Amino acid sequence: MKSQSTPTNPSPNQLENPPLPRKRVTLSDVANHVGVGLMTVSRALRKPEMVSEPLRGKILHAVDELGYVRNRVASGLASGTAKVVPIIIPSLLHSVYVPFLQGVYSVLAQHGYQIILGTTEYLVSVEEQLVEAMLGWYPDGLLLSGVDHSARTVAVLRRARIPIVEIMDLSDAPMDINVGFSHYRVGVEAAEYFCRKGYTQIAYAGTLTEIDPRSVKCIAGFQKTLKEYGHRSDLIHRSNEPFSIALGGRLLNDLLEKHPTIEAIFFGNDDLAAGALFECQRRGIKVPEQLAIMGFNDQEISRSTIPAITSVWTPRLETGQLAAQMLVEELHGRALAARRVDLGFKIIQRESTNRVRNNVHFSGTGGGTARGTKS
Amino acid sequence: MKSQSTPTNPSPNQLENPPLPRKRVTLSDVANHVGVGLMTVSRALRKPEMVSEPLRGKILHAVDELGYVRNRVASGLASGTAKVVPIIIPSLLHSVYVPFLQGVYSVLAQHGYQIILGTTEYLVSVEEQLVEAMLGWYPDGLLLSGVDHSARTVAVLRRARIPIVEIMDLSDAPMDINVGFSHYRVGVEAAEYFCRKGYTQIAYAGTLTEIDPRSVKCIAGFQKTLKEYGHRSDLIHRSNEPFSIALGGRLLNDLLEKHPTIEAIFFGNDDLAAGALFECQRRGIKVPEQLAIMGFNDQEISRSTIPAITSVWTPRLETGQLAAQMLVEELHGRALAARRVDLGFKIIQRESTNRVRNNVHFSGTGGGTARGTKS
DNA sequence: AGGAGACATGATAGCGCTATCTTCGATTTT
DNA sequence: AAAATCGAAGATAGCGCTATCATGTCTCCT
Repeated sequence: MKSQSTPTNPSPNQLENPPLPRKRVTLSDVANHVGVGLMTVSRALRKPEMVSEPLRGKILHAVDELGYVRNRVASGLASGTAKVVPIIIPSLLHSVYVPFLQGVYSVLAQHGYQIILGTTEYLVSVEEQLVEAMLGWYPDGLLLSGVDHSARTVAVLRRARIPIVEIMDLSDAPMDINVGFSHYRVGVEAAEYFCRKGYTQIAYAGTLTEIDPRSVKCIAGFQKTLKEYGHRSDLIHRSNEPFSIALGGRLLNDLLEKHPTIEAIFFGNDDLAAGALFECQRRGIKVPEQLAIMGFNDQEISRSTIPAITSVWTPRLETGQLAAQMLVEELHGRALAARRVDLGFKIIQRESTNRVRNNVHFSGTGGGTARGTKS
Repeated sequence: MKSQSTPTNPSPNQLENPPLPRKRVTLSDVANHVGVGLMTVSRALRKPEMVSEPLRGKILHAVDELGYVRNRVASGLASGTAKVVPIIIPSLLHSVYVPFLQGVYSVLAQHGYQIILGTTEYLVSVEEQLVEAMLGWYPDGLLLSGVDHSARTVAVLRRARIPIVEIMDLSDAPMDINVGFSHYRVGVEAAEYFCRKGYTQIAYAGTLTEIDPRSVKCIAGFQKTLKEYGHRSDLIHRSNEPFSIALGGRLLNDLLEKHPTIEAIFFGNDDLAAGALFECQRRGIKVPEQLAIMGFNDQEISRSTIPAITSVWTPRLETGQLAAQMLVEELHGRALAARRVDLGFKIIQRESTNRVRNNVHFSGTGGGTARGTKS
């Protein structure tokens, strides 16, 4: 505090800070620029009708001019909700899960929610971590795949006191909201389908059957039904490689090698079924005359092969959309008609299971069983 | 302020709030519970080595007991970064873009970043909105698809002063970091491939060719090369429907109807190529003897059909991973060896373009040109 | 023994916004 | 014309955390 404003110093750099390290533009920057209080700016942006016309115009103009972007983090803190919804799916590598994501995204994005993505790679431990991490965003709701979670996950979610939506599979005792279809019933109806057609040597071939609870349930329904019909139910072939067309061919070969008398195979996914079909073509096995093939998920490939492959259509996109819609309703405080919705599935019959030669109708013409129970 | 604490009121409901609406557990709840300052708890969670062993133990225990979850929103506000990285892709409906997302997700998740997802549906206007909305998270970086953006998008991004990564296509003048491969070169090399094999009636069939700048560039390279070889370059067939196997068949039919002399077709995606192949089988057109077919993106289906389809392998997963890795490096302040990386592509020759009967080698055996320029 | 560090912990000031309450003037009512 | 009413704008207090500085030990060295 001694030498007062040393005038000996000749540097006139009072204006040497033109390249000022431009900071973030904040609400009050805009407010100052227009000459109003910052609340007015905040209102003009969120509830325009509460601000007089002329002011609003000036404010919006200033926002544009200064390039102001509302800080959603600060906004989230202040308002207690960041409008964030996590969605946790098993994997992005398997195309089957993407439509769920797409459905959820399309609806939530429209309502201004930000989705944050997590994949478990089928590991409950990862799911557990993800859930905890995502709860740190203090999300408005949370979407989970499947209905089988670790006790800790369930406990943590309950404590969060937010709407939880379990999608894909159905549970008898859902945590909260539940949308999807019963994988167990798929197994049952696939088996019934073959049984009714008179097949007796009926097999299942799939992947990740150990770690994916949905496969487990599907197989359970499949086996139970075969037993009820008095057929053998041990023709279950598993692999732990990821789904792929090529794998379908290998599964087929393995299965036929061990059990050459097999008449019909239900595959855990359409790509497997298609791979098996291609392999049949290579080996000269006639489909459906010598072997019937059914896929799962009704992906486009099953519609396009020659012969086209019978498959189980599943409401993937629809599940995602409805789940998101229900969540939005709930968040807006509107009562839900049902908290558990069975969107059903449908067996789409095509040539690959039509013993009697009949190479007609491509798209979902027939024989399917529709389900749509709501509870 | 008149009647002081009306003792006439007999209601003894001083304790009527036992079902207290449990609030969020905060840092200071934990701190109070342990009997320390809240900074100590904050440190114990983020920089454990700065807190003494015994205290740390007690704190972690209390965290667990109370079910404390760090509020990332508050944390983000206070620290100025929420560890968030948006990624904007064209669409989730088309499976081609998912591997990019998967690559990015896997790397960023590992580094504790939260990705937030946006899809443009090929509309620059949507991209513009998305970018602005996402900037509201004050992200650490931002990943964009393609290199063609509106002027406003570019301006807004520049002002954000964060690392931007453009993926998929390459630009001569990237905004910042750029990883991918040249779609123009794909067009060039696909055309060269056919020309060298002696084809002269060479067509292109694709989708979204108007609105997807990558298709546009690919076609440009394709046409230019055909012209250089002295062949006609007007056999370009477009559709605006989304990619699908079925569409491939229709494109094929349209093309053959107008130009029955076509010898070779380059399809904008593998599913189209597969659909065309299936249609050829239906119509009795022999592939490759009567018609050569090449796909794009080397998806699994092209490996599995009979004959297998020649396709252009593209580094989708790799691009996503590298882009994310480079972003992480940049964010950690480490210098990048290159800010623009060409990951190349590769023509995988299979039977669908082998005029001389030769049904051998499945996976990437031959003829391909590898590229890997880095700049 | 005395002071410089080194280390562990606490106190405090925001980050940028929204909820809420207050103020102020203009309009309406009788 | 005075009181009641209403709409528009401002002032203020946090939201839950982190950065930073201040404090208070406990060594370690000369």
